[in-house]
Amino acid sequence: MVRPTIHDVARTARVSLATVDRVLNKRGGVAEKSVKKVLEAIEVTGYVRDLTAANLSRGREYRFTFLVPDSQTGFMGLMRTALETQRAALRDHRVKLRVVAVPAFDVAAQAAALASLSHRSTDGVAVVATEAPEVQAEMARLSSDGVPVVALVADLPRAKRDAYVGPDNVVAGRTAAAFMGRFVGARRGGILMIAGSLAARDHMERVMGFRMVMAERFPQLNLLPAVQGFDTPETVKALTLAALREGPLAGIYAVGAGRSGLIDALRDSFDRPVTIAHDLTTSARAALLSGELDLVIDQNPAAEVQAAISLMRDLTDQRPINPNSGSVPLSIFVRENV
Amino acid sequence: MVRPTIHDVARTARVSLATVDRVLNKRGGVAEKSVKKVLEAIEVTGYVRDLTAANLSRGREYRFTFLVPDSQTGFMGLMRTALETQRAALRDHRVKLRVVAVPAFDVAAQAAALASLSHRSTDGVAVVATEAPEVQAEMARLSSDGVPVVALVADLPRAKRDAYVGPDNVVAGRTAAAFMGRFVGARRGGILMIAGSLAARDHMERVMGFRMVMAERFPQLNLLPAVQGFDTPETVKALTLAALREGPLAGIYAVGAGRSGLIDALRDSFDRPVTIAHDLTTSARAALLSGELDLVIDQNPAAEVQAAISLMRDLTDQRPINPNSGSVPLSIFVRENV
DNA sequence: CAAAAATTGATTGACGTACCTCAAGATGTC
DNA sequence: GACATCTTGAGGTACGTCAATCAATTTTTG
Repeated sequence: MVRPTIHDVARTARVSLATVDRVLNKRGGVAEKSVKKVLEAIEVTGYVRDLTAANLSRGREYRFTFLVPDSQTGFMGLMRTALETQRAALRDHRVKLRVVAVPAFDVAAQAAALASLSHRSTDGVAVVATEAPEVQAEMARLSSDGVPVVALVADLPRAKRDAYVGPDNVVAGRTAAAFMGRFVGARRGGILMIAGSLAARDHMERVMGFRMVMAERFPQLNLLPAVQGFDTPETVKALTLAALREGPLAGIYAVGAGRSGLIDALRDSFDRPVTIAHDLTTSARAALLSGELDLVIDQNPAAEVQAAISLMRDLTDQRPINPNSGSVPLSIFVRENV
Repeated sequence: MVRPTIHDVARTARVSLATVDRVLNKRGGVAEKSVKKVLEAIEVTGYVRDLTAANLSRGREYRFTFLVPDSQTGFMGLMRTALETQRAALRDHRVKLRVVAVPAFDVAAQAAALASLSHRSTDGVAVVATEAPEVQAEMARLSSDGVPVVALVADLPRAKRDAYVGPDNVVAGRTAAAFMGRFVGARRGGILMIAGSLAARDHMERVMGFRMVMAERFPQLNLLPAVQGFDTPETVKALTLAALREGPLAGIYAVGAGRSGLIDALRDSFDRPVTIAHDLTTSARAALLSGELDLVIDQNPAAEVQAAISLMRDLTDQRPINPNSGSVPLSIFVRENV
């Protein structure tokens, strides 16, 4: 039993090859009953389109654009590495990647970068976007222009993007809290949350999730109000030191970046609080091994990139997409499994 | 700049298409200097073989056989589900999967199943194998017969298989210990390890890793000798109850299967020990949610299946393989992130 | 019923590689 | 120089789909 081809379909449907082709590729101009005959024939023969042949014949190329913040280090560095790795693998699959670095936290630059894109220059856009209205307006324009727009890492309101690829940040916060409660145990002192910015949706969601589980399962712990470190080491350090002056800390949840400031601040404290952070960067890995971090919650950037590409492909080909295919699982790392 | 083809290579090398083909597909009968010219031309043109076209032309089919224990439930159930899921996706990639169920723990049946395979009936074999000599002999025969043999889930001595796909079980044990120590905290009581069989390499490695970290980082905890539950609920239950009679338990590390017996045994204990288990089966998921399990270490069966297939493909095509491409990362689940 | 419109068939040429054959040229051996 | 052996060229067919054309047929419309 060999694989059936369009010829087999045509023969069993008693129509010509051309008609089968018209049905398969929705070229229109086919009578209802013929469509039906073809579909039935596909059913009985068990025909599946041979993707290798189809792609070869089409010679189609997908041009996808990734807009990511330009920071070389930290999480975005990992993401850029993942993109470069994918680039090689994707040559075989007729996908061309363009990675555009935009200054982090620069709304105007982000909007400008998006504005320069159109359906003529790209077949899909994945962007680590902020909630700024000018950025979202550009995303909406692209989307209505027929260019699929995927929100990466941080979600946006449903109306502004075609899909989201990234972790469920509420779950991430909840998970952090579960481990925090367990690790802190009977220790005394406050629990400090340092977010990057509470205007960033991903950080806010993490804080929310963290708060929920803390209230549900560890009400005896003293959860301090969340502070904003703006992902900069100096601010994070200052905030940590300030909190330590207020009283002893049992735990710290570093929701965003700027981790080196945190580690600096804790260097001299003789009874280090339980510290949980996000994203397994090189420095996070080192901090885990040296004991400066207790646990890291990672969103696999490589998996995110892959999911984004696969989703953009489905969207450009108008294939139905699985609503939660963009959700990437969280990985949890401690010293022993980095 | 379009993608260069073999024609371009032939033209820049000033040889015929046939010669390029001979070089590319190692058909032999080409003078040294011609080979050199072709390789140089490949270099300067930046030629990469178009896999879609190549596969289409070859019409090659990969027939891979998976030998897995026949238990419908638990981890092997997950693996069989993953295999079925892959089967559909693989139709597009000219890969045909054959899944053979062999009675668990039945050495003779396993050896017989392997014996029935040859290079004529399959292009690669992935097997969840035991260390029994008759099984390993069959694996060695297949391998020397030119059929790649991949050890799945549990590793084997290097000489007996072509690759290993599965978790690093020593790391798994170490990770379990790290969380166990943290979760137990100041609690008093023994730490019980229940393995399936200490003759199973994967279980033994986990126990080893667990012991190491316990000794290094939590020497104050009372680690009891590992017992063997043979993956059967009744035995596991009996062992747990016996341990409880000996004295209070602070933690239990369920290295293997038979978890339902464990949960049975603990149902009435009023101060439940910290319980860590392996593999996120349906029942493990439920137990996490209900609080009967504290943590689950999962080896993503779907990822394992994919890795195994990709490796077998590389092996059959004689491509060089990355020695640690078969190592699948561990996933850690608690109630909050299942 | 005739004209217009819709539908269908037949055919052809890509896409890039694999694989095969046959003849011709180059090189080496005695 | 005759012969065998090695190496190369030229050319064709196949893989399964896509895309397009043009003519032939059927159906619809007034």
